[in-house]
Amino acid sequence: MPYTISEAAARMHLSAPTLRYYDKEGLLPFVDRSASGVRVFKESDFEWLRLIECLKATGMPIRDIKQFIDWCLEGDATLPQRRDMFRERRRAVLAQMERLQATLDIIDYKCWYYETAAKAGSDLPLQSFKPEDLPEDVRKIRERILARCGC
Amino acid sequence: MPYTISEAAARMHLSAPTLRYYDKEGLLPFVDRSASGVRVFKESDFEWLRLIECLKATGMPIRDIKQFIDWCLEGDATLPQRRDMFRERRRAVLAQMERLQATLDIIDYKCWYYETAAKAGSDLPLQSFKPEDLPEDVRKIRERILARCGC
DNA sequence: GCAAGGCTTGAAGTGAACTTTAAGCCCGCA
DNA sequence: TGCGGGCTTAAAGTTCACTTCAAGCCTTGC
Repeated sequence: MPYTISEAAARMHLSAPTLRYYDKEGLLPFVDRSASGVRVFKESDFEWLRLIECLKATGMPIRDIKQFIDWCLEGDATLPQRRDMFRERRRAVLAQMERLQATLDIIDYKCWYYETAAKAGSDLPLQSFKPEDLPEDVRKIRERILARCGC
Repeated sequence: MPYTISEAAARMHLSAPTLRYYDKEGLLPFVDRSASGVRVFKESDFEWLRLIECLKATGMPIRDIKQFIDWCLEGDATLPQRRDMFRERRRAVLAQMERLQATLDIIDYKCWYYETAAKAGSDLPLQSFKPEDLPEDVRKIRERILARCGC
């Protein structure tokens, strides 16, 4: 049940110094210490670590994650702040997903472009390609790309 | 048709120093200069800038984007490398999308959790919640979360 | 003709998130 | 009893992607 910092780090695919850094930044106030000052990670600490990992994945800076942890320690009075924070995180993630979809369309188009060009040994023929000559699926991608940038 | 560096930056929602930085890093070898050494951006340069923006959005570091630009300058011989690069970028974007979907599930769950807790003024009742008591949609999210971490 | 404003460069500074180093403590084992 | 290994800390170093600064060059308007 109890884990040393190295074991906890391995389980979270992090380094021990990273966990120490998070602790120093105030992200891990819930981690217990042994009599001699050694960090002892318990099962429930991994819930917190997974949540921190999740918030980091939304692009949240350490400073703001600390704010959230602090709110958790303050108790029920900060429930509205925490609710608002997650609503805001939700918006941020949805925005990132849209951005990533737009990026994927361009990458997909380029994949087709370079697959075709590499097969032909040159991309000159592609320069004079007309939209009508594109394969159906590539044309669709191209249309989405053009629709987005408003050209 | 021609743009100064500040105009080009404004159009790309970047700063002029950022464009100079990109140029210094070798990302903009295609940008022309006036007789007195002033950068002059033409329409086709924005295609390049949009592509650089796209590659950055995939999480690609500047160094690797420069590699791609260099390949472009080298001509047809590097078409396979460029094709492979975009295939690899595609994999990276799909992985990011999956990661973001997993993150969104956790955030959605937390949104429900804190909306419920904030309404109740406390999150204690939620601690003893049974999965059966969850609303249908929240239960679905919860199941996806659990399925992912393999618990 | 000259001052203002925008361009140029190289170099130094910034902030975020670690990572590495150095010095020291504690525990288990031969 | 002493040695090795893993823990502790504070502090310094690293990387990335800019950003800011300083000094100077063009061009344009009064």
